[in-house]
Amino acid sequence: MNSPTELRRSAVSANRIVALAPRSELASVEIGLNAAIVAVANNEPVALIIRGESDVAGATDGLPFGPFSPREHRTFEIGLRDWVRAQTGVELGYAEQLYTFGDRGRSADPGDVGPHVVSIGYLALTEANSSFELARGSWNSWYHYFPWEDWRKGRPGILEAVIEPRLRDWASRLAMHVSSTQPVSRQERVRICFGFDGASWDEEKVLERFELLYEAGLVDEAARDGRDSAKTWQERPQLGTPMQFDHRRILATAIGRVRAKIKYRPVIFELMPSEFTLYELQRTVEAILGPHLHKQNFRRLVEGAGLVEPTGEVRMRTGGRPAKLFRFRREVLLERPAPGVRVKPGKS
Amino acid sequence: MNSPTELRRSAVSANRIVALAPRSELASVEIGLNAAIVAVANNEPVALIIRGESDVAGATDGLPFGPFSPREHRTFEIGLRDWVRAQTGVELGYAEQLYTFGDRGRSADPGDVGPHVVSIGYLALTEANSSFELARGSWNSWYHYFPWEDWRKGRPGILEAVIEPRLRDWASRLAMHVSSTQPVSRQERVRICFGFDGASWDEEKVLERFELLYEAGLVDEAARDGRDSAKTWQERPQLGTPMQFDHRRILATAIGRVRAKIKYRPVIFELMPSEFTLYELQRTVEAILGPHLHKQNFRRLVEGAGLVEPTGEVRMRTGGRPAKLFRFRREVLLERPAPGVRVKPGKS
DNA sequence: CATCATATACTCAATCTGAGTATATTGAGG
DNA sequence: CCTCAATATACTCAGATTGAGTATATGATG
Repeated sequence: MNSPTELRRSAVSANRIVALAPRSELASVEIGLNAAIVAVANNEPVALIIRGESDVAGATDGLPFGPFSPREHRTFEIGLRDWVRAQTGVELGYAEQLYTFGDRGRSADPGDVGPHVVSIGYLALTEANSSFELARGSWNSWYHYFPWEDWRKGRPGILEAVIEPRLRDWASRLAMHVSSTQPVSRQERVRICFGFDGASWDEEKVLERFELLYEAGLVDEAARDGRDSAKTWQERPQLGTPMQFDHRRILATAIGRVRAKIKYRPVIFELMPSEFTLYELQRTVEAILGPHLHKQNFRRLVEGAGLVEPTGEVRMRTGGRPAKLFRFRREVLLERPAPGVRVKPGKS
Repeated sequence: MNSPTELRRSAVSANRIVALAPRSELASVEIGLNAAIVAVANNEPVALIIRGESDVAGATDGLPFGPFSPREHRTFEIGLRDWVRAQTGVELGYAEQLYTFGDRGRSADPGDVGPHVVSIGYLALTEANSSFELARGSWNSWYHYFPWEDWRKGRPGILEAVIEPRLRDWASRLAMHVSSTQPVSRQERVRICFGFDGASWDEEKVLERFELLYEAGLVDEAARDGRDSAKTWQERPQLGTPMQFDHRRILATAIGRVRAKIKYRPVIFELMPSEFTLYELQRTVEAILGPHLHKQNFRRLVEGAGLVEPTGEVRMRTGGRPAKLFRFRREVLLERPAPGVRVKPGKS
């Protein structure tokens, strides 16, 4: 595909159609698939990152990207699995569609002549160890891109030190701005998203938080995209590593989705080896969700829900009493309508 | 993806990456938007349906459809609101992206040479009475298309009379078929999806049920698309009214999404007038979800969660004691991370 | 063998939930 | 005006679930 010639051709053809068509006719666009491929390695949640050329703002990291060609693949998912395998060597297990991103840039520019690329984001989960020899790309911790999401060692310092003062500043600049499309004030949005002033931290609001930082001009992507809010900062702290295009937004969507999903679907086991101890399971859940869980209750919950069954074996050398090994109990899918790890944060 | 420059870069860089992948064609496709516009009128959940020319199989009903032109609209949602207003006169309130449907074969034409159309499904909610003079289209009960989903008068007879025997027949034809992509037998899938043999009915599995009926060749769309399974039936009962293209699948997705969503987001109020009694609220929830709810507990739940507040007025002529009027309490959005109508089925 | 570290088991109060019964207010019919 | 039917609203209570402990089991270490 895609010799440069062909690409030009397709761009030209897109243009032609657009030029001939009256307003409001179907315009041809190109479809790309982006995959947020997630695993947990050594209790660290990671995503498969491709390092490309640095963009205008110096961002080099991106998500795997591939084209979708309806001639070649019957469905998006088949296409996705195909080029992910070809590009990186990773065989995807679970995959689900996340969201289709099609904004014509956040800086609407009428002079835009290139072909429009719509990208369909996918979330894929895979077991870490099975795919460590990558043909291309590397596994990077996702907290690298979202340091404020990592609550495993308590509330991240960056929240208090950087994010809170900046966002409060930004919010106060337009304190009373309440429009009909945005019925909540900036202050309230900031409070809810980031759990300031005693509001609770909702680990699922990953995208909302990222978009708020973007709006406030606090992430590098905002400056790159020429958002006005980004210009108002004298010196802007780097909040997480930026990514190319809107890939960080896609990754944020993916993280939010996994965090929500493990609570009502047993997708956590896609990230685990076939046999594991309950504590390993807990650590994996914690890697995804952030906060610590109450160990005894976690065990009660997981066993009580019939999500796992003991294999009969034990794991020695745990540093203490040996731990029973468990496996995912598939039958749970046939028993409960929404089996998942319904965890509540706790201590220890 | 932002300035035109960057956008061009995006295509080029995509091309570079893809050059490493196996050959395929980056074909241009066209993007359409489909909207499942949902309201509740007289305790009946309805969707806005456009009646078009009858297709190969005689289906005339379809969802509103409009093209997406990146030149004209900055985002999908802006485009959607625009042409929905133009086509039908309806002003959309809440709208969210559902899913992007791109399977080849959507067009139901095997020798398909035209441009491939990818359609992005949207769910929109609106208050019924505000939009009853439609420029085009009509409000049809969604149970018209999915009669087996309507549990408001108990278990729908069609399940026992038609669906259960047919699906059991279909499942037994390939009883032991368990592939790696489909780790559950047909029998088990049928049992879980439709709640046979004492399995519970999960009202959210609307799409799964529809797809199972499609696979089994029991809905008209399957015959139209030339599925083999559809040919095995001597006479095929009509299970619900068919729709054009894959619109019934999109509608099924929408119904499943609303049913799930009202449990953790207060979207139910998008369907209500600004003032209502608690019983009216309950009837609306029941219209969406199906089963009856326990009245006293529903009240306790909704009030206890702070979702509503009394206006101080009452509604007379309820047929009994006057009912207090309530309104949605917006502040709940600022208080709870996931405010919704967390209903449990019950009696009375 | 004592001690540490971890795994696993059990306990208990507070809360939530399902399912009632009881009471309040209207309109309709005599 | 009184009674009754119909609906709205209030209160009760037992059982399940949850949050947060304490207690015990068992291998590793020196």
